[in-house]
Amino acid sequence: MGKQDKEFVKEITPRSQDYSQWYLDVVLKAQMMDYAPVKGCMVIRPYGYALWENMQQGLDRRIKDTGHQNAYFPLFIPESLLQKEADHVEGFAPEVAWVTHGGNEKLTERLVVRPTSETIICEMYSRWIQSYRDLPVLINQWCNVVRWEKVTRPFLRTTEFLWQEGHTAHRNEEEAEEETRKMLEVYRDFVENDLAVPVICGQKTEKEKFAGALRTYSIEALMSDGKALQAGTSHNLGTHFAKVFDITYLDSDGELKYVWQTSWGVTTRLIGAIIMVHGDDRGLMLPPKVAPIQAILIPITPKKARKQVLSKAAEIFAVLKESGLRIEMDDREEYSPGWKFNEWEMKGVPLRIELGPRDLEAGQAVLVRRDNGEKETVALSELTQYIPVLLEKIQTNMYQKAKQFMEENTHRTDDYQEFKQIMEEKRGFLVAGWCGCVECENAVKEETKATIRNIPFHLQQEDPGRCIYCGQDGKHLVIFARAY
RNA sequence: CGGGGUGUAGCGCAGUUUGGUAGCGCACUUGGUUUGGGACCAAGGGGUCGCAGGUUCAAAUCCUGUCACCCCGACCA
Repeated sequence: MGKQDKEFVKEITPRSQDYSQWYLDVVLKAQMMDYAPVKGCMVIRPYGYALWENMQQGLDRRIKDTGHQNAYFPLFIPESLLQKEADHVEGFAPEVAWVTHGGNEKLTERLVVRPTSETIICEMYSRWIQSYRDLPVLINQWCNVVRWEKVTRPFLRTTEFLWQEGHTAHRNEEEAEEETRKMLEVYRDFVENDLAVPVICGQKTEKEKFAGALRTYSIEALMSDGKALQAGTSHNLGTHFAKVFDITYLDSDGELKYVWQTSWGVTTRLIGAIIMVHGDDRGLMLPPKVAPIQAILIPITPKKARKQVLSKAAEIFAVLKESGLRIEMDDREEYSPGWKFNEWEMKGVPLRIELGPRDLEAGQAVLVRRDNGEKETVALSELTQYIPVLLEKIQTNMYQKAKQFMEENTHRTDDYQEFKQIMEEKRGFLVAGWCGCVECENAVKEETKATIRNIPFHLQQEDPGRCIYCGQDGKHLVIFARAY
């Protein structure tokens, strides 16, 4: 490892040299995406999309396990609907795409391409909900949304992106709050266990919360360059939308009441998180649970042994595939083994299986881990049992490494000078006291570019000390970071 | 949306200062030899120089405009 690595992946800019360029090299060279002819839009290529599909699967299962159903609402939203909720429209107006014509005819009412679906879903909920017996409504949709962003980056911020948005309606505040927190926990479980990305759960400040929400909670992850990435959000919408859209129900006490609502979402941005948390100078490193290819089988085929090796490799490949492993075999003859090793490492495949003449004689295969480069030989007869265990180890190790990185790059301070210095030099998460006023929040952002990522749940019981900026009594311990 | 940068073959670049037949490396195609960490030889194919105007006998090169992408800031998932 070390020097040698860099020679092997000459197409990828080292992270230390230019992190942004490294990220772009990786997503392009690993064929996760390509730029599309529309500004700010990208094509998610098959390899990237396969990753997204695996992610969808893991999350969709969790969403359904918690009682939600999938549905699909329209892409277009009438202007009048979007404008019903004042905060909401104010939040999204600058970044919506407008549809003004149908064919050659000008529309009597402009349509927006959904930036999120609260309004159109509320419109429907107001028709569907009459009685407390209709509650809760627990619906999720997987779809695309469009936000006309000024600056875009592949996966992290694109004009159009894919996501899931859950929208629920409840009888009262308690149920809505429980739902909001429950789904945040679903996200945490999914992101930490399937994506091996550790996160901090907490509440967003007033300034950072969703446009139109009562409260917003988030999971925040730390990228390997020390910048934070909001990985998922869950909103308690209160009764704001219900009042505007007239979503009422007759309760068991005979009173007409407004429903309490929630919404929650994660996006293809999570792919960016995977890349920036796990990737290294060799390229991608994908967690086994969601990797499109979990293991790549590479037969080593010198001429005299080609036939024997290939036939054995095909046999092993079939058995492993049958066992449920997402495995591919690279038996292309026009590339050398070394070339293939580098190629598949760049694409982040968690496990490489080498099978050559020497292995054949010994009745074994060589397994090489992407996460730590360790090599071991395993008897062919043991592969089916052993590989799933090894993949699990890789998954765990990737999470542990990321967790350790996050902990090592989380600093606590009550000294603003030190705060500024850390933010300038090391970045990472900074835990500090905050008085709760937006002036201090803004001032810190102005002076250090760091924002309050969230007010972490796990620090709620601790003494917040003094506000990092004004020195008054602290109200909360919060996490500051520069963010994507 | 402000400041800076880059657009020449699929990718990375040279050529632009000083206008004169569009080049190099990798990749690609064919044939052959190779194969345990990016193999080698030989012969090939591929570009209206981002786009649109203009100046000129002549434009990748000079002028104007425009678009896209990248970096640094203000807004967001």
